[in-house]
Amino acid sequence: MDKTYQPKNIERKHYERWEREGRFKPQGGDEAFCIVIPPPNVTGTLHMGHAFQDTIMDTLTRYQRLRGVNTLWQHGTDHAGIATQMVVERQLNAEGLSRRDLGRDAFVERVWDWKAKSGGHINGQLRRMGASVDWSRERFTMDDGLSAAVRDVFIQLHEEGLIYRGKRLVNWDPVLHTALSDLEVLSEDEQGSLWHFRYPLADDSSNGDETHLIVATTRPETMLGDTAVAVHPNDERYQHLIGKHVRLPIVDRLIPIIADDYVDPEFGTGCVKITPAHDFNDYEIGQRHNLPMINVLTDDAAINDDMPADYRGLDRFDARKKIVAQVETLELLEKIEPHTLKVPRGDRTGAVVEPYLTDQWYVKIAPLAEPAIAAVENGDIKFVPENWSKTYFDWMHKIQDWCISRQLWWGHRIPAWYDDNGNIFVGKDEADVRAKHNLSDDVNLRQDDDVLDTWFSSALWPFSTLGWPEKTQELDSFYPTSVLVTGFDIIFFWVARMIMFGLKFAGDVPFREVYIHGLIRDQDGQKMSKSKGNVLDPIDLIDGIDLESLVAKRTTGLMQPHLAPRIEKATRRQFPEGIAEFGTDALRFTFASLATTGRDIRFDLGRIEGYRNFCNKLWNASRFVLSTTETLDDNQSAEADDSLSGRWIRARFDHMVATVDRQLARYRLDLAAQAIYEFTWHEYCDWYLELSKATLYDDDAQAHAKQATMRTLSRTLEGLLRVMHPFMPFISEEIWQRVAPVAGVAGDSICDTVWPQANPANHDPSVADDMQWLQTFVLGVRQIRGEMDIAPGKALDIILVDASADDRARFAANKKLIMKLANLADADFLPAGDSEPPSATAMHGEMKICVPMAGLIDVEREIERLTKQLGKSQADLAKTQGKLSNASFVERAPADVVATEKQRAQEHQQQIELLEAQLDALAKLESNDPA
RNA sequence: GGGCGAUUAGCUCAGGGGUAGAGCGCCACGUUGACAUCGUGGAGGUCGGUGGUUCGAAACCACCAUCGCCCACCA
Repeated sequence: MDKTYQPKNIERKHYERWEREGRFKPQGGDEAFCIVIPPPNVTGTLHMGHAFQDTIMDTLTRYQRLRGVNTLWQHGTDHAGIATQMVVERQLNAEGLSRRDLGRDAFVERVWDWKAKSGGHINGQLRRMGASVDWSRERFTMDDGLSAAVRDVFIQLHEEGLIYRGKRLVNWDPVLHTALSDLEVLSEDEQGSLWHFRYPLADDSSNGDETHLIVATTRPETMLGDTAVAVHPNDERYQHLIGKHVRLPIVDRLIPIIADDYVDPEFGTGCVKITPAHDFNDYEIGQRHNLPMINVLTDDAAINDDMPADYRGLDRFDARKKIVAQVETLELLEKIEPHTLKVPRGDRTGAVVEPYLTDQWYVKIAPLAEPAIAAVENGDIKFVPENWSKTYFDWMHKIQDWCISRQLWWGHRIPAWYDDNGNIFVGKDEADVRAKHNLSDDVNLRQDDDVLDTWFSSALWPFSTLGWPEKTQELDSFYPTSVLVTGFDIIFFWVARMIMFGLKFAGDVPFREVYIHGLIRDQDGQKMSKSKGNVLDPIDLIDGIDLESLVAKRTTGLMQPHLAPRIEKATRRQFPEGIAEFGTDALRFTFASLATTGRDIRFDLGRIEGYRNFCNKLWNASRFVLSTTETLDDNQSAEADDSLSGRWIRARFDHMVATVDRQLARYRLDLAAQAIYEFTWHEYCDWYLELSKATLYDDDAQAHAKQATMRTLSRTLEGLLRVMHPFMPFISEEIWQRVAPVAGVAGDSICDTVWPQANPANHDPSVADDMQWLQTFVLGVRQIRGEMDIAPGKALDIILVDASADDRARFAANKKLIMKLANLADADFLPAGDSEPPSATAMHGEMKICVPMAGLIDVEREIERLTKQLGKSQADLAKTQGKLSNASFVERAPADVVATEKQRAQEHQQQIELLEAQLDALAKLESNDPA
C-alpha cells in the first residue's frame, strides 16, 4: 500500500467492477427498501445539492443492502420542459435561428439530439459519487412507458372531471410565451412608484365641487383595460357615488363606480381602478360584479391592437411612460409616490410575469388534496424532521387549482383533440379518440398544441418508474417506496403532488417517510450561484483543481460579465492554492457529517480536509495492521484477543455499530458518521492499536497472544470497514480486499459482506471499568509529561504510592501495556515505611503516581500545576456542596442523583486533601532548596 | 400580514432537566518501529436577553432582541 491515501488510484476501478457485476440490482430478501431518486434534469450537471442528496440516498441504500434487505435505488432523469427548451433555444439563437424557424417537429428532434449528446453527463458524475443506483432500470420522463402513464392519468382525471379547460387569468411569461403555475412565479420586493390619477366623474355624476375621484396604481399602463373603480361599501366619503360613473381618461370610456369589500379604505385614496383582465384581485371583483374583461396586451406584453392607436405595439413599460405623460398633459396626474411593491417574475426567465387571460388546462385539486392531507395527518407518511408537515399542511389547505398546460414544444403533448367546431376529445391518440367518439375520418381533428407542466410527469415518478399502469413485480415489491430524500424547496412542486397522484392512481402513499435535508450554502452562508461566483463543483472537490482553472470556470459564461473581476479576486483570495484533491469518500463523509436537522448547511472546506485526513488515518492504520500480519504466521486458527484491551475494543465496536444503527434509523447521518469517526480515531487507533504494539513488539510475549492480538486487530478493522462502507464505499472496498483474507473473511467484494451484529457476550461492565482505570493511569503520566515539557521520547521512572490491592492487581495485569503507552522505564510500588521522593504527582483515586523530580521537574512549576488542579477541585466541591446543603434538593431530587452528588463530594474532598498534602510537601522542599 | 427556524468555544456545528461537547483553528513539546494528511499535553464558553416553571434550566414555558427562510391579492 502507498504511504498516503491516494483516492484517484482506487475509486474508478471499484465502481466499474460493482456496476459490471450488477451489484446495485435488487438481490432478494423478504424485506424491501426502495428510494426513487429525485430525477435530475437530463441535460443538467451535478451540483453540491445533488452530491449531498445522492450521498444521503446512497448511504441509506448501501446500508440496507448490507443488511440483506431487497434494495432498489431507482434512477432516472427528468425532461425538464422549460429548462431544456431554453438551453436548446439559446443554441439556436446563437446560430441566428429561432425555434419557429425550425418548426415544431424539427425543434423537438433537435432537443432529442441534444439529450443524446449531453444527457449522459450527470450519470457519469453520479458514478463518480459512488451512487449505487440500479442502472439497468434507468428511466426518463419522456420514455414510452412513462409517457403512457402520463396519458392514462390525464385521461382518467379528465373523465372524472378533475381536469378541465378554461379561460382564466394565468401567470404569463412574455419571454417564453407560456403560462406558469403559481409556484413558478417568484415575487420580490422592488422599488416602484404609486401613481395617483384623477378619474373625472361623468357629467351626470359630478355635483359642482366634486369633479373627480383619485385612484392609485402601480401599473398605469393597465388603465387602458379598466372597467370600473371600486370603493369600500361602508366608506362614507364615496357612498353617494356608488353606482355613478367616471370617464376613463385617454380611452374616454364610461366605467361604473362599484362597492366591494376587497377595497381597503385606509390605503391610498380608498379608490381602486379595476382591470379584470390584468390583475388577479380585479379578476375576482370583475367576476362578482359582471364587469367586462378587456385585454390590453399581446403575448409579448406589448399593447394590443384593440387599444388607442398611439399605444399599439408599445412595450408595456414604454406604454407606462407614455400613459403617465399623457395623463400629466391632461392635468389628471395628482402625484407620484415612491412605493415598494412585489414584482412577480418567472423563475426561469426572470421576466416580469403578466396576469393574462388565456385558455389553459387545470387540475381540480381539492378532491385530490383531501386524502393527501389525511395521509400525513394519520401518519401514513411521516416527515423527517416532523415540523415540515406543518409547511405541507399550510400549503395543502389553501391549495389552488393547478394550471398544467404550457405553451412549449418540449414535453408531454396534451392528449386532447379539437374538431372544427371546437369540441374537445381526450384520448390516447387520434385513432383512440376517433374510435371512442365514433368520429369518421372526414372529421377534421387537430391536437392541442400545449404540453404538460414537467411536474405533472414528476408527480407520477414513484409508480411510473416501477412500471405502472402495468401490474409489475417491481410495483408489488417496492411500492410504496421507503423514503423520499429531498430538499424543502420542492415540497410543493413535487412532494405534495406525488402524494396526491400516488394515492389516486397507485392506491397507496408513494413513500412512507419524507426526509427533508437542508440546502448547501457556501462558507459565508450564501446560496451558491453562478452569478455570485461562489459555486463549488463536487467533482473539483474530488479531483482537485488548480487556481487558474477554477478562476476560468467561475468567470466564463456569466450572465453579467462585469462581475468577473470581483469573482476572480474573491476566488484568488479564498483559494490561493486552488482546491486540493480530497476524493469521493472524504466528500461523502463530509456531507454525511453535515446532514443535521438544520435548514442551511454551510460548506466549510476545513471539514472536508479533516475527513480527507480521516481517510488517511484509516489508510495508515490499515497499513499497520497489514504489515504486522506479514511478520506473523497465519492467524486464522487463533482465538480472539481475550485480554482486557481485546475485550474492550470489541465492546466499543458493538457500541459504535449500535449507535450507527440507531442514528441511521432516524436519518441522523451526522451522528452516525461521528460515531464512526470517534471509534476509528480515538478508540481503535489511539488506544487499541497502540496497546496492541505492547504485545506485538514484546519479545517475551507468547506466540498465541500475538496471534490473538493480530486477529482482533484485523477482525475489528474488517468489521469497521463494513460499517464505513455505506459512507465511504471506495476506501472501504480497497482496504477490505486486503484485510479480509487476513481477517479470515471470504468474498470478492465488501458488497458481499453483511452488516455487523452486536454480540451480547462483549458487554462486560468490569471491562469498561478496568480499561478506564488503565486510561486514567496513562493520561495521568502523560499530563505530567505534557505540562512539564518532558520530551515524549524520554522514558520515565515512576513510583506508585498508596496503591490499594485493587490498584496493585490492575497494575500487575496491565503492566506491559501501561509501560508502553506511558513510555515508562521503570515503575515500582513505594515500599512500606519508605518516604516518597520529591515528585510531580498524578492522583489516581487514592493512589498517587509519582514522577521523581531529579533533574526533570521544576518545583515551582509543579506547585503551579497542582495549585491549578486544587482550584478546580475546590470549585467543583463548592458546587456539589452547595447542592447538598440545599434541603429541598436532598428531599426532592431522585435518590440516585443525590447519591451521585454525595459520592462526588467525597471524591473531590479526597482529591483536595491529597493535593494539599502534596503541595505542603513541595512547599517545604522549596523553602529548603538553597537555590 | 401569517408561519417556520436559528442564536452554544475564534470559526463550522452537535447536544439537551443533574458539573458544557466535537471538528477546524490557536499555544507548547515532539520526527518513538501505521500515519507530520501525525502524536502528546494545554488554553478557550456566565450556551442572545429578561422573566417564569422546577430541589435544580444552557435545555421546558412566556416575552424581547438580532438574523434567516417560506407563504400571502393591499391597489
